[in-house]
Amino acid sequence: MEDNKVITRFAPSPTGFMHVGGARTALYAWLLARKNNGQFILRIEDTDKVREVEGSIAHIQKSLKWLGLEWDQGPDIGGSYAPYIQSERLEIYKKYADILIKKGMAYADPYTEEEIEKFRKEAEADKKPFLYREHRREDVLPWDGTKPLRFKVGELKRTVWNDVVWGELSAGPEALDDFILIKSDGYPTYNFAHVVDDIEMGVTHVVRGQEFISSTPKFLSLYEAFGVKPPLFVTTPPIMGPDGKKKLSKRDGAKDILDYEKEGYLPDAMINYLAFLGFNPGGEKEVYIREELINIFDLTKIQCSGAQWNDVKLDWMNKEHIKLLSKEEIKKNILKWLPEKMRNNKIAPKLAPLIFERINKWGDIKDMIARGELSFFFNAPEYPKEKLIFKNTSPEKIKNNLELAIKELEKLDENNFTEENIKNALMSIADKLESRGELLHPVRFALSGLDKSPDPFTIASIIGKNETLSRIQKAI
RNA sequence: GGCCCUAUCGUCUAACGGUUAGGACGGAUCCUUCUCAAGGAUCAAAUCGCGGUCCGAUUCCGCGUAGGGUCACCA
Repeated sequence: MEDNKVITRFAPSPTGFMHVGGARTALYAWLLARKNNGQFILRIEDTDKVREVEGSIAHIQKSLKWLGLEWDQGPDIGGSYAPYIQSERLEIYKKYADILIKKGMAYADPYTEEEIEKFRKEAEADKKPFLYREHRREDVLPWDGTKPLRFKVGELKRTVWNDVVWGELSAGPEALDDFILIKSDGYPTYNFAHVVDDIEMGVTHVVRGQEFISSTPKFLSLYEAFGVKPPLFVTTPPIMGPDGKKKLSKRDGAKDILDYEKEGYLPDAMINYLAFLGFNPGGEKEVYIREELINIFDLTKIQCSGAQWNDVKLDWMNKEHIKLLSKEEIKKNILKWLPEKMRNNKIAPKLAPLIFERINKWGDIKDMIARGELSFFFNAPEYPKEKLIFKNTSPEKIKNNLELAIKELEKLDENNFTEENIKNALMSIADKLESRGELLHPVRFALSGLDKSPDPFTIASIIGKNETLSRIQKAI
């Protein structure tokens, strides 16, 4: 039973922040593990010390935690295959390298980088693909660690394998070469290290992007050399930039996943959106909570072709997930995102339902404030008095209507100053007029001072009886 | 350029070889409304092209075309 356990991993290199492409790969690996009650491993592939960016590991972990993709084994929490940082596993790679050397399947590279560059140029001039294996020498020296260690590829053949997502894939013998296992600085290459680790950690499903398809024959030749059955390959399609032309990259505006947290997206919405970029369970439901996502996840329903990133749909998805929250949770979040000054005002809690229907993500609250859509709730607005006029109604009539409004509203008790009661009171006047706007427009403008704003009943109920009457009085 | 792969509304996608090619986002129109937002209703919008197999092709095959990926002591 234990042997059948699903083990997946997310294995980023610590070269900067994590963007949506990496996040989706991690998500699929995580979903697969959770669905099968398996293990999800976080492994750090830091074998390129030049490209490494300080702080990346912490940043990646923070990103995964925000998304709620908790790992079962990893650098911070350990596990039965610790350590989970490749630079701390150098002896293990050495051990595997020795196995290949003993089998005569690995050898020290006798050439200098300049010589290899020359071979490459010659091949290019001949319009032939450059293959290192065509330059093998008989007189190789034993590997002393100062030269790169190369794999000596065995039988040259067409490689055919099966990918869970793409089906049967194949590549000709030109995909096989004597690639480097261990670099001259002592660190293993990705090609070597990840295969060793996946073998050591018992990884059953390798989930990764399609940029690795073309080097899969190399990986398979390594599994064969070690006499190990390869894992299942689950290759994900690329996420394209908003222009649909290129794979989403940092240059094309791929953001740090944590930027979405700063903008006030819900992690569950992000996960839902990400899961559906290149995956669809069939059926017409699109909004899924985390648990449902785990249940419906199905590797065979992952797409092969790239999907374009769409901020607008992400915003919609986020709103759908906000709607799933309780009223109390929504209120709590909105208050949290309001600037301190507004938050501490006693009308702030009453503003929540109104803000809720006007935002897709919490960060939109800041935009609302910047556009001046909330300030009139806190301070009486200033506006040119002509703005009170509705179409070509005379100023006298407007004034008269406002006076009628005051009279009606004064009848309402402060405790009964609700949206519904205000609406009834004002509508009883408005309905007798030629047009309701003759009353509703000036009242609304008196309260908000804006061409576009919520209706007067809502505003009045929020700012309260005294403030409402005072603003209408001022208008008169 | 070599090798590998992909192709359904603008976008994300659904459709045992048989459907009026479905849904969602976005858009348009209408309703609700003094305005905005929200909500409700309706509409427009796609099988890349050419051949082939088949009674029948979005689906299978071939060739084009377009797009993507990859050809490192990077992952």
